[in-house]
Amino acid sequence: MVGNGAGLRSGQVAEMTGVSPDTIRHYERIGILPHPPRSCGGYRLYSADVIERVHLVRRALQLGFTLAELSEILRVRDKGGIPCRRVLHLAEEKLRSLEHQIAELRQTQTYMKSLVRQWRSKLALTDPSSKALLLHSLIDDGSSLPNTKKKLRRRK
Amino acid sequence: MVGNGAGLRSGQVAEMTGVSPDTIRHYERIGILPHPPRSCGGYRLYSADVIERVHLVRRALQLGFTLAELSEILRVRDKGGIPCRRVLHLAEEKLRSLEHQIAELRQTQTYMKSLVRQWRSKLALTDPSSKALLLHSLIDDGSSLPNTKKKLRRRK
DNA sequence: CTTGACTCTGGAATCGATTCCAGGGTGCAT
DNA sequence: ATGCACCCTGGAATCGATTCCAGAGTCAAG
Ligand SMILES: [Zn+2]
Ligand SMILES: [Zn+2]
Ligand SMILES: [Zn+2]
Ligand SMILES: [Zn+2]
Repeated sequence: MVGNGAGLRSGQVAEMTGVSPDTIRHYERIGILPHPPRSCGGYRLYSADVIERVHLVRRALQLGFTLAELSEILRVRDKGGIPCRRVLHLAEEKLRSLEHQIAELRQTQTYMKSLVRQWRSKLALTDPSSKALLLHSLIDDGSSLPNTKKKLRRRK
Repeated sequence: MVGNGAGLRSGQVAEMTGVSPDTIRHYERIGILPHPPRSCGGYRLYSADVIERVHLVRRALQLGFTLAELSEILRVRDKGGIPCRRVLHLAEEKLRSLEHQIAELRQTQTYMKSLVRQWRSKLALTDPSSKALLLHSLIDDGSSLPNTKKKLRRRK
């Protein structure tokens, strides 16, 4: 058993939030979780509300927020500031890039679908010992694939 | 002017394919481009067909193929092998994960849209000096966001 | 010849979130 | 007092594709 009166240790927070203890410590390092008080032995003793903060962070990450952005936002908030407009602005940006990304993926999906269909039938008709040149059919067929340069990434 | 009779130098290939010379050299390092003959001064001298190979690689990357996969496939092909079935298999996998990824993104998009709408109106009604607690509304609203663990990444 | 544009090498850096590591404490229960 | 599970530290590694770097060499034009 564990003396719960004092607070939650990192491992417990990790367990309760579905995150590794390493990640909890990492979040503290980069200023997303506050430095909690320590037990006499040096263990972190978190108060229960850190659970909600971790949940919030995970949510925001899924939405495309960055740890750096969250760190900045939460720091403002913790100092009594009002990051709401910033949050909304960021969310609008995330939404736009999300829509852009989806459009690109759907374009790729369409292309890929037709390619797979074409390859399947070509392969069915081809002597298994001869080259079907599948990959070759992606050369210069001129059709539409997104030429993305930007990184649009979400989640780990 | 440049003596074109002998072959293409890395920079020319780069220019013609929209890729940096560094990338060209990189592709050679990992076995995606063959080691080309060299000029007396040590410059790579590519034959024109390397252009098509680079185009092919870029195409395949956009589709979600990996440099490692392409390296393997192309090595087989260059040795006279027939990687077509492998290519098709990989393509089918890419397509599946593409569809999965799109589904997730659309879920996130739906959630994000409603969130932004909700935040906009809440912020419009809120005294600009008071906290709208936008981020807080992502805590425990129980609704649907994809819990992705896997990495589904495409392109640089 | 000198300048300037290009090329060579291979190893390191970049992006972001997470994980891993080794060497060393803590704390509770047999 | 011995074991065992947990926790501490901070720096490095991971994923993949690309880029960057310094120090050196090539080559054509002026
Ligand atoms: Zn919660
Ligand atoms: Zn083939
Ligand atoms: Zn081409
Ligand atoms: Zn707020």
